[in-house]
Amino acid sequence: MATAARNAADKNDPLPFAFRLDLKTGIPVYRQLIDQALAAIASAVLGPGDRLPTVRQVAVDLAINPNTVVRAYKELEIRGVLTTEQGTGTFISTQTVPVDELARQRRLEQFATDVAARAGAAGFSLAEVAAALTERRKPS
Amino acid sequence: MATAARNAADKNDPLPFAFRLDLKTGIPVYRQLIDQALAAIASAVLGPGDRLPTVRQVAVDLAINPNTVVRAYKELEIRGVLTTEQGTGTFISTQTVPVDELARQRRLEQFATDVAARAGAAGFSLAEVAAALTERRKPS
DNA sequence: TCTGGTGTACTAGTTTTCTAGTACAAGTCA
DNA sequence: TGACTTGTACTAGAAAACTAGTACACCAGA
Repeated sequence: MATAARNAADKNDPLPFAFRLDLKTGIPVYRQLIDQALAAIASAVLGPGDRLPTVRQVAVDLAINPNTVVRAYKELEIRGVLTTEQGTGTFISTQTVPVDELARQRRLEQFATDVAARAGAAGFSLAEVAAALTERRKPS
Repeated sequence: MATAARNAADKNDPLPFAFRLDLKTGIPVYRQLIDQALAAIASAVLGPGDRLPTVRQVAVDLAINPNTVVRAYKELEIRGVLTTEQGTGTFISTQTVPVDELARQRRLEQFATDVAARAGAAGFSLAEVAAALTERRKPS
């Protein structure tokens, strides 16, 4: 599995995925990386066992500090989305978790799409709904 | 209107509304004030023309700096929920906006309740849904 | 008019979040 | 085995967010 993944990630093959930054949005860099990785997984651009660009590669490509990349990868690893191997690299998790996570992400997207449509029909912005949902959690 | 509201807020009458702080949640103070004011309006504890505690009063009661109170009131004023009059005080807006805002807040609560139920049935936390909705906004 | 109470404005300090610098540890490959 | 590449760990600095200190401007009432 992991070996096959590494073969697929041979240095002669261009990586099918690359991060990009949009500094205009004011969204923290590490969060953009997380979001993009999740989006790539949800859209099947990245699959189980696929290799992500190395911490240093991303840092060089985006002109950011490696530790910022580490932060994103680490959070995704905590979520079980990625597995990182020191000395080797970072890979999309091949455990049952990410497959479930994939399907779950897709369902969540669907759900959000449904909510967005309903919100639009009811005259609420997504930010309002998100805030209302967030405020529901506070009393707990 | 405003005069009647001020009469109602005579110094001899205890104010029907007071802010409280919960420092354990880590939620910024000014945000707690905003949330509580909105909740009081939504639950009709506060109505159009009602007077809010003064900036200094709240600051003294909660042992915080007046400017933190100002920050909350200012945001609510920008939203059209409150009107502040220098030298006079701060009042729930009597324009058509707040009445609509009241009804709208209630509908938003209902909507959030509905979404929460659906989310629970679909196996998503409210935080996840809120985040998914928030992420839908970013590309725009 | 004067006094006291009100919000406003500005600067400054503190805390939290985000990012960077860099050395260390682990893995791979010739 | 040694060189190179990889992630990890730690400290430090920068930026953003939050809060405070305080003076000023305006209003209300005697």
